[in-house]
Amino acid sequence: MKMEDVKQVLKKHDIQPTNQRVIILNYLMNNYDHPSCDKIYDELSAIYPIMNRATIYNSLNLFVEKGILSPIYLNDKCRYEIKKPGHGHFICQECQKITDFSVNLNNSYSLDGYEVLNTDITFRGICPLCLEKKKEE
Amino acid sequence: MKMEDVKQVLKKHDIQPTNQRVIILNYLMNNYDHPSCDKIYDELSAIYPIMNRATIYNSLNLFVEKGILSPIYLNDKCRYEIKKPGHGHFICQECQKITDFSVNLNNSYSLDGYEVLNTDITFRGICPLCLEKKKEE
DNA sequence: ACTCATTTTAGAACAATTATAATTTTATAG
DNA sequence: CTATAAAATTATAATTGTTCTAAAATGAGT
Repeated sequence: MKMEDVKQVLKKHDIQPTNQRVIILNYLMNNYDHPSCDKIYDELSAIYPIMNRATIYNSLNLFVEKGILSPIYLNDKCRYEIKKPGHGHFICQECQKITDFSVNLNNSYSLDGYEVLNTDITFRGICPLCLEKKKEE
Repeated sequence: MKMEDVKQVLKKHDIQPTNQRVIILNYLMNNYDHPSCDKIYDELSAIYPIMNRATIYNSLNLFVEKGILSPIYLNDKCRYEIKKPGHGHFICQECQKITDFSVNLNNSYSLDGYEVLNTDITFRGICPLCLEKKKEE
């Protein structure tokens, strides 16, 4: 995905495509790691010295509000991914790695009267790599 | 549930049933509100002056670790409930109220190699009360 | 180019949670 | 029933993720 395309995505969501926002969204569209604001800051500020923490927080909040990103709330810090339906997350308690897996909720779950805006299916446990490490000990 | 029963629950989970722990767990077993540490502190310290914030954090973390409680991670503070399977949460974006609803995940979700320790299904949106309020405006 | 609204920035402020070190409570052995 | 050691609680400081504030910079529309 080219920078010009990222701009189009921003415009389509009624967001002014400023330099910083394009850089941040571009990073997220090419990163499937569910990064935290911290990680985004570290990686981007190494490349673009003109990048402030507050700007990243502002942008991430805006993108979530406008429906481009989904936040993933953990015990410590929030992490982000491009919003797309049909998947859930496995979060490893040991290494904090987040893995996507496909899922479809066909049931309606009798939530009459509630306006459901997004759904979130999260499994927690230990990932294969960490299980292996534990065995070795 | 009597205090004596709460003690038994703690013992069954290999936790020393100290006064504070019994008081905290008793509170949670009679409260279906998914309270935050803050709320637990406010309510309990009004009744029992001998109640420290750190103690409540310590106890909640211990209870989660030992499998008595489930944490519910929100954007700001963590909230807690007695762990029991077969339900998900609806979280209202306006008033932050958490509502339980029953759910059963029968699929296995192809997570071979992962050790899944708990599952969490959360819907977010607007609850009926807040929808009503918004209409009035 | 000029004006006004919007963004970005640096830094302070804030709030939830954890760490520290001293004191108190609890469990255990004599 | 004491003496002793281990564990829990406490007050307080420290840490950390995030938001706020006010000033400077950028961008859009005339």
